[in-house]
Amino acid sequence: MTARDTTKRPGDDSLPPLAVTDGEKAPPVTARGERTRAALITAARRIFERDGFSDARLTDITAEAKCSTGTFYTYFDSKEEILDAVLALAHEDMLHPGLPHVETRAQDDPYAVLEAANRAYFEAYKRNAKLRLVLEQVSANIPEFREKRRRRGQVFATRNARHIKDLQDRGLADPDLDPLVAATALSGMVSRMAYQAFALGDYADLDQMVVTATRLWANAIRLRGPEEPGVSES
Amino acid sequence: MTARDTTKRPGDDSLPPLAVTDGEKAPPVTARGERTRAALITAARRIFERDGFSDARLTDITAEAKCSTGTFYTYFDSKEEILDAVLALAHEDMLHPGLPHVETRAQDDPYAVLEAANRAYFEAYKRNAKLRLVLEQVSANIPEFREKRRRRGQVFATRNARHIKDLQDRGLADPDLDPLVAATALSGMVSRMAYQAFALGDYADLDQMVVTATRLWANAIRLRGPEEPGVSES
Amino acid sequence: MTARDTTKRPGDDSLPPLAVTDGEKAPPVTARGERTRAALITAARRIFERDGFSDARLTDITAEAKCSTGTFYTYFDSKEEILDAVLALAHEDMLHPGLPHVETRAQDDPYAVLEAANRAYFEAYKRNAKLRLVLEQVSANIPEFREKRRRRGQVFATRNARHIKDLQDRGLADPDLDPLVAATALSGMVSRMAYQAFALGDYADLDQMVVTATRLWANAIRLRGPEEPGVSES
Amino acid sequence: MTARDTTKRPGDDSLPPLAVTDGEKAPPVTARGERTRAALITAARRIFERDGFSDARLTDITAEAKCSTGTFYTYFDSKEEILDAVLALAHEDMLHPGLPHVETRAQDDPYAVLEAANRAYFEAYKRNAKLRLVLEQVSANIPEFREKRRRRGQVFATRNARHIKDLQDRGLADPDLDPLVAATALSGMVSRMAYQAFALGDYADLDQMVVTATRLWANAIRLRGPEEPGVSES
DNA sequence: TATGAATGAGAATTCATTCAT
DNA sequence: AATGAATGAATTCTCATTCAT
Repeated sequence: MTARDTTKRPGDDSLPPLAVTDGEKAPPVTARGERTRAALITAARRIFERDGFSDARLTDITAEAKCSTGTFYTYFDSKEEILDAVLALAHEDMLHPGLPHVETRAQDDPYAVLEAANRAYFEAYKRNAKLRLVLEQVSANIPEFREKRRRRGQVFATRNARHIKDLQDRGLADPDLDPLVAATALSGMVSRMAYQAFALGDYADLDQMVVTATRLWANAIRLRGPEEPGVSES
Repeated sequence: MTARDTTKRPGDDSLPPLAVTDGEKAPPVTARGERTRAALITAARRIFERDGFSDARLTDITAEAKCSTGTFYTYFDSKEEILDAVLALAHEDMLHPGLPHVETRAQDDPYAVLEAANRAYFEAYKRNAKLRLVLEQVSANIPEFREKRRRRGQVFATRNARHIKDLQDRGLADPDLDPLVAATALSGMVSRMAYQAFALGDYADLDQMVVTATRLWANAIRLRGPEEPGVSES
Repeated sequence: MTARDTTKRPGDDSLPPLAVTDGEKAPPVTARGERTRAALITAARRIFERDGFSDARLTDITAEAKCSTGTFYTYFDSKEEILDAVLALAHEDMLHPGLPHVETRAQDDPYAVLEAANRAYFEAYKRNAKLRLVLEQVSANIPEFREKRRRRGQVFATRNARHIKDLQDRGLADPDLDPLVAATALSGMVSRMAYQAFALGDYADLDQMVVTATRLWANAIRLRGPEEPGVSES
Repeated sequence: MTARDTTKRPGDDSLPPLAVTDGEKAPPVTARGERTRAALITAARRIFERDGFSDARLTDITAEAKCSTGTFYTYFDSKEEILDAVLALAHEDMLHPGLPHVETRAQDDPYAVLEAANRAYFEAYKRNAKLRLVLEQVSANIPEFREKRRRRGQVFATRNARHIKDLQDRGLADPDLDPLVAATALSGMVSRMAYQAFALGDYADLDQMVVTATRLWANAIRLRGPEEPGVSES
């Protein structure tokens, strides 16, 4: 596992930017157009966070962006499409939250890696909490978004599964677990913890969350490593 | 763990029958009224499962129940309220899915208890899968339902936390875990597994799910017991 | 003008109990029925005063009267009809507010008679203010009630006109006035004063109102009499 | 009394253009929008006069204005609001009925001024009679309109009170009257006469009405002036 | 007399999207 | 690129009245 791999996180929502829409508008060519488009996206994020997706009115977005309703359709084909653009930006943040900088030394310590990944995930989630609620909303209502989210989760679970498999092969994890099923389950666990704490506002202490998530995850796969705390049971 | 404890399950939605409705409408007093009300609930469940909450039209429900639109308002104040009644009924099923009948012998085996609970939960979830999707939908859209669901989850997590605490006290579980945070996380994990499999249709084998969920859960809290499989590794 | 004549008042709503509805229900024969009917009327008045006519629901009335909706139709044919009954009772009060007992001596003083009549009218109006608002409402909305009210006003104006004619004949009032037109106008004036003060809540001092109404009325017809104050201009 | 004073009239509904709408909707910026808005108001007046307020359907208004229902909401928030606009226009007419053109010579004759004002008021009322019925209807049913009407009446009564006070000061009117209370009462009288004649259709001869109203009003305040008819009785 | 369940027509309102300017 | 006016389908909810028991 290299330093770059520490960007792996147990959330189920990480996914390389998918081609989310098919018939996208051509990007603006003039600087003015660029500015207008950016203003719309910024405005849309604010409005979506405030009102959710279904309650957000296009006119509120254009008013916030200080342009006319007609202009909206110069850049986007629909409300869904601008949400997609907003979510894409937020996803960039979830995916590359700035390198967690795990101590080089610690890179061999699977537990430390896991903990760093969890912390980074929770922090990123917290930054985007309001938008996650919007994601829940569209996932619940629009099959297209639901499917998109499902695929993202699956891709990511696959990645985590590879990680677990790797640990199993190295004799550091419970060999009886199906890596993919376990990865899916544990990713869901962490993502749900973040959802409850940050999106629903069931606030818990961040450190406590990191500790617990990491400990549960590590225990669950019976991770053992040089410095794994509490494993020195022999 | 006594026989009564076997009703504990790792889902995050179990909850002793809350007063889900504010009881605006007086319950019917005649048998005829009782019948009509029941017909409406049955019809509503069918329609909600078919169309989701927001797309379900009141007229479809009343047509299905073979009564007039006005009659609907004899028993419910709104679409939300009848959904509430539908969900309440489904919850009863989730809460009391018929006795799991854990072998008397096995009641002292925490692992077996856990497995039975998980199986019962998954089976109940499967029966109510379509409705769970509806629950997701309203939770995402209607704060009132979101809050209700949150409270349910919390109460149930508390129950599971007590279970974990009990095992810790008996020296059978990782003493370093915060019982409530751990219970919340693990309940979320199981519920998410069920959601993905049954609601989203990412079908997995039920037995496999039970085995994995139980194994992960047990591992996560470092459960050890007389017959716990996989612990006899020394 | 006898003592009984002092019940004449300048309002435009006094009218001997008209046959307000045509197809009335037969009156109850049993004592229980009598009680139920009375309870309904009492309840209806309360509800109408609270909610107005159009916002008043029959179910609120029957609930207040502690009987079922069906029972209502044992005694009344419609919401209009019970309002009619309520208004009839109130009218009795407006018509016979208890004898004003104008001093026998004063009965020859037209000014004192006028003042006593105005006072009695204002006081009766005040007692029934909320109901007057309801009367306005139905008059505005239901031609039948409007016509009924118009006829009442006309009958009463006729009565007042006779009074004015009488004074004219006795040389005590401006002979150039058309008695009926003047009576109609002045009745309207007093009734409007009461409406503004008591129904709309533009509260004015009752004594002040009586004084002003009487003075204006007396002035308007150039009433002069033995003791008329301020007329001693000769 | 200067020429400007001739705009005083005894109705109780005249009022300097109040901010009748809370200006929810931004006024149209294009000429096309202006046209559409005007068409809607014209149509609304026609429909309200035909059907009254509560029976008027929005679709009738938009059909009459030849636009879609959606367009209505571009300019108005509700049926109430467009009625408000209609009434505002009618009020302009009541307030500025075109100059009454009292003979210059006659401007010093308070009686002639009063008569001209009454005539102008009755004529304006007649033009707007159907709408006055609608005003009655909404005043009776909607507290907001009732309050608005009350305030209008009060402001206008104040104006008339000033007039009476002025005459009192000049020794031309009964000094014992409270100017405001008297003005309120007399304004109400004239407005009620107009209502009965034109709105309710208790038709009376216009000239007769003017003569009577003026005579009663003048008598009531004991107006005396150079050419006041009927005062030369000595 | 009393009950209370059943009826059902009817209208306001929203807002994403289009298009003429 | 930008504007903003126009579109119109689609659905909830009310409550006086009836009638079977």
